[in-house]
Amino acid sequence: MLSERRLEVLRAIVQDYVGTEEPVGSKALTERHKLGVSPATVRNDMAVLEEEGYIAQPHTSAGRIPTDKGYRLFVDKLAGVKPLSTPERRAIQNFLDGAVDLDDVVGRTVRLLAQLTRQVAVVQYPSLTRSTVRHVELLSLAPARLMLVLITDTGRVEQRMVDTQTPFGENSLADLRARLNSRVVGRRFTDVPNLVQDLPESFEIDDRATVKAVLATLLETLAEEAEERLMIGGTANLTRFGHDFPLTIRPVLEALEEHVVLLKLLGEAGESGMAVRIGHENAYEGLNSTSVVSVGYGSGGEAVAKLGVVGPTRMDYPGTMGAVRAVARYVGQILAES
Amino acid sequence: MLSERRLEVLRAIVQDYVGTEEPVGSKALTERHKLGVSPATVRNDMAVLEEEGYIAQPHTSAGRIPTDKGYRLFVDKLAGVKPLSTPERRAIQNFLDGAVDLDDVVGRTVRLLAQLTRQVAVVQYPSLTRSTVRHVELLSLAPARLMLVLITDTGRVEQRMVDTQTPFGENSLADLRARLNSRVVGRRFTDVPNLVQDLPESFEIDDRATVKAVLATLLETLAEEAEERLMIGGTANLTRFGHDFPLTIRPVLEALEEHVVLLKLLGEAGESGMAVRIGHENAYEGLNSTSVVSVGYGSGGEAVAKLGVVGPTRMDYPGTMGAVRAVARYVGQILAES
DNA sequence: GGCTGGCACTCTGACTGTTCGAGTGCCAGG
DNA sequence: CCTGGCACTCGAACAGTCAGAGTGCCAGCC
Repeated sequence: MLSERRLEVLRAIVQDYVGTEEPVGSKALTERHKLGVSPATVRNDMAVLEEEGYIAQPHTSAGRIPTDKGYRLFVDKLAGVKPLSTPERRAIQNFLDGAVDLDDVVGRTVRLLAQLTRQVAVVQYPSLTRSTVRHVELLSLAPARLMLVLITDTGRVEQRMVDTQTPFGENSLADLRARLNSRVVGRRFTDVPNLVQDLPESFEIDDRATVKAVLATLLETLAEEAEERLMIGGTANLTRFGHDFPLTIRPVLEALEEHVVLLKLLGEAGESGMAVRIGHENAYEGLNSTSVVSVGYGSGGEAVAKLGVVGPTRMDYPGTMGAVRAVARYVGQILAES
Repeated sequence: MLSERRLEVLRAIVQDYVGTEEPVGSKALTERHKLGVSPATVRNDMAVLEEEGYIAQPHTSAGRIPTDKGYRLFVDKLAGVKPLSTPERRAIQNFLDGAVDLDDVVGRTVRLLAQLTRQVAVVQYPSLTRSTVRHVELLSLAPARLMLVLITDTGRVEQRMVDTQTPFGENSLADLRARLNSRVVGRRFTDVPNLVQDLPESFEIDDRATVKAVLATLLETLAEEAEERLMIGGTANLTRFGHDFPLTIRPVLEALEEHVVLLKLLGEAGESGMAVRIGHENAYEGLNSTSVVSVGYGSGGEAVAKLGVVGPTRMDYPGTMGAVRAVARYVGQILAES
């Protein structure tokens, strides 16, 4: 176990490096932080920290920079979550309150998060699989063509065409609409398949094929939408990433376009609380020099989706975590209200 | 007017510079192109071209590079549109054919365009203002809460909540739904306001407030959606932009997040045919070192939206224009089919 | 008149050598 | 166990040099 002072030295190194972007030396450390010891002592401590793998030298006779392991220790033991200031909170609330629909909520959230953290923000749309059904609507667009519209409790709307073999009367349609809704409204998506299984049997023989087609489309929509959607913002902040630009930034941009990768990444962030993945802890190679801070958000006590930011490993963890947490809370509130 | 040969020299300069990304000198030109004259002659021609403002030297004793004006001449007079190869066409069609809904069409299009041109692709969602109404649906979610769903002929769906003062019976709802649809289905969005103006009067006094609220929301949806949506892809291609990276790329990333700016940019591209905006021709400052190639696409003969790519002024114009045009055509087809 | 080869000139980029300063590791003494 | 001192190392910055590419111009040639 590292002594108290050595942890303090590590904390100071992380803070200074995050601030200056430059390797930090023993002398500068003692000047900027009241460690109460001389540079020489700090040097000894640094030697130990380096041996343990918490910090590293880019080259001999340069200052030290934290390693991924160092950041990890910093995040776990040394840093708290920095709460936002009251004006900041108020600004968040005002900004989010103006949203008119779900797209707008997500859009505003992503911009807000990007601006607040000055990093790349990623917001997952509230997931269909965990949501409940608010309403299912069936419309007859043409004699043998129906439109199925699915509305979720988070305000999301999905629609699909259903082409039928035979025409389907308005009465049958109203009947199906009513029965379908009575079974699934308020239920979770995952429960829907079981709930509608026996529905075709209660219809006239002639209509069964159509009913089955509608149900199939409904279930298909659920399945397809299990691949969830994302919104991304603040990519311009990537330019503040580092000096060795093109090499660092390219894989990150690529990763950001691979929504599947990002979703997996967000998904890994455990169910409860905030997750911080530092550098090589990210399974996806392109993000090995970035950190991802993510957290779930939701309308009730339960998380329906995740959001987070992607930034350089050299980031202000307490501030970022504070912003991410605060935004997630407010978005949850907004969703609950609507 | 420039002589035939000087135009040829300009063409050669553009082609070489696009290929190599390096200023091109007189000697290299004569070696790579069969101009039939000596480097000295080419030098004289280059001096003229420079005087006229078509090419420039980054610094004395370097080769020449085309100016925006030079590219403009190249695009207008010297370059054709390079058609895609048959396999490429087939690939486009196959890729787009797999799309399941409008989001998917747009998503696939943007990826396709980015991949084909190796640049940043921008695709506008089919516009509501030019579309027609396929259906308007009204659902009662709670006693004093309705949901309005608008479905367009391009497959787009928008929904809004309508909170009403007084409860609204199922009969009245069905009545309103029927009358509303009979008036607006198949009509253009811009015509809707006039078509529904007198609708409230034909309802019971008690229901008029609600009807008005519904109509207001409907019109509001149209107005709001006049600010249209975009999808963007291929931002990783920005890394191939140039050497002086951070400076060039930052404003471009910022511009790409400003959807309003992009929409305006696409909008400027005249109604008919393909538009190419080169460097400073772009009104938006951040894109002064990029070119935008855009074209309208649509299901019928009429364009319902635009798509295009953003790339360095030093781009392969014939190839890019070919790809953009081809993709626009196929997307139009797909939309017409669905 | 227009094209060409030759020539002198200029400028950049790469390379080298040097210096300066920051930072380290180690050691002896408190 | 901490501290001051010291020798050492290494990289960043700077200046100087050099080669190469490219130009502009001029006189001669077709």
